[in-house]
Amino acid sequence: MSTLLIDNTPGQSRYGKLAQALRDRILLGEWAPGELIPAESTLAQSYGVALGTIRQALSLLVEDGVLQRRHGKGTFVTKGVDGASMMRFFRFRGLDDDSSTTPHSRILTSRLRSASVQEAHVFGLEHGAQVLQLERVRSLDAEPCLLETIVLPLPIFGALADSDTNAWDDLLYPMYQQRCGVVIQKTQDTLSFSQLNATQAKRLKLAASHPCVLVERQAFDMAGRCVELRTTRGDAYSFKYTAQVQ
Amino acid sequence: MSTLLIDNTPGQSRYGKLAQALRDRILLGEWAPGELIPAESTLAQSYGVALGTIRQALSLLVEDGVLQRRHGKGTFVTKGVDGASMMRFFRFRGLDDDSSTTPHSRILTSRLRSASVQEAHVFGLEHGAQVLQLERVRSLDAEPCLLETIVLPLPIFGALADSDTNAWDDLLYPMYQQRCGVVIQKTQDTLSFSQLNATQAKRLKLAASHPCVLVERQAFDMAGRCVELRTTRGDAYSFKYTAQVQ
DNA sequence: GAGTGGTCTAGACCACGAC
DNA sequence: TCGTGGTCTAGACCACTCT
Repeated sequence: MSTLLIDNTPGQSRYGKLAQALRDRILLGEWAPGELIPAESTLAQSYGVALGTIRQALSLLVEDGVLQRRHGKGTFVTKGVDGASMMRFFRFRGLDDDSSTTPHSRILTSRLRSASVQEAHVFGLEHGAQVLQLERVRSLDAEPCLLETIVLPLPIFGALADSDTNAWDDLLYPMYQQRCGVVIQKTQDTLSFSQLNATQAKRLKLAASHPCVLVERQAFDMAGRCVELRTTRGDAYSFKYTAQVQ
Repeated sequence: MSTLLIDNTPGQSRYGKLAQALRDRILLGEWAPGELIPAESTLAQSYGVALGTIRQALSLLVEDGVLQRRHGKGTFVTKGVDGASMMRFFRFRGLDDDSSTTPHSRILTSRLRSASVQEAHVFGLEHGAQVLQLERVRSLDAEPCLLETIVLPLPIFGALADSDTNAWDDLLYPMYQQRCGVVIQKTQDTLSFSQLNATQAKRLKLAASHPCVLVERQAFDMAGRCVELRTTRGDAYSFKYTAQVQ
């Protein structure tokens, strides 16, 4: 039982304020990712609102991906996206369609530097704040297939700056969660076309100026803050992506 | 007032069936695009359901983009059922972000031929059945930007085979609906990378072997049958597509 | 002021999942 | 069988738009 009451008519709808209140409680860690929150009827009673109102509030959070409903079981806090796999954009070398295979990761470089103006803006950092920049190559069957540059805001990912990159996992998002308490909740990928420069081509064992597909990703945590910028390059001839409408 | 009644519990929810019924009435042209449909209270009364139920039905259609609500004014049928514009995959020549601009279409060739094995299969046609193959170029500000090859199963699109291609509209899907009664309900686009051959390059005013993005589309009608195969080519350097996860 | 969609209530019953 | 979310009802009042 909480002390929260929802007054009725300042500027926002009641279910809007309820959604914000519940979002805050989730972000404060009252319920962990994957955990069950109280039943709708319980919430309605404890907030003193009708069932329909709390349902509208929960629907907002479900739309945002913060919550997931399961008929007959309850409402859960969303677990972070492990996947959002880059592999969904590519089909490498006549493999099985099993896109669930995770490419092996090798960190090439790791360094601290000052954030660019654009980075400071998207991360919401002060001018001149520090970021951690990583470069890594990802391989399938020992064949390099993706080249990635990853930029992380330092205050949040300080724990990673001091750790041994050789001990890092192939998947970063679960590692972010374990080591830094950061849950990646949404990603946005923008795809475009480019060509590899000499260094990039060498690392992917391709010719210089070879055509590539560029994936520019912004990853967001549960609070909706951008906490990772990632640029991925892969052979354009391996690019294959399917999009459905309706 | 219509004769439509919604029985209460076969296999689907009441609002689901209401949504389907309303969608059918829209697709049959009972209300034109941009037109106002009856008020929620009126619809609720004429279908004999509660207001909340009709609101759920309308919400489904709003999500689908079939309807648009405007507080204080009413509910409108969405204009410009262009549906799945190819332009969402490209950003041509530093234009305004207004991706709603429709490129002009010019039909280059139109001919009847026998369906390939693969085409017969996806269309569900007999071996050796006829298809209509079109080639067209699409332009923005008189600059060619997309080259398309379109294959249509003849029995359904017979009306188009005999008509003057110069009188065709820029948007095919509304025309399919008007002239052939075919409503495109779902599309699936597969993107990959390629290069233009000499003929294609000439039509797009680009150099031979210029890199291009290939969009292979299957379009499905309300019954879920594939009724169009379309291959679209556009300058790879104009390719830009954004995908979100959760 | 009249008509529209938006919010909210307090109930009822149904469908699903686990025990 | 019980607790969960999903559907549905019949009202009420509010906020927006037009005339």
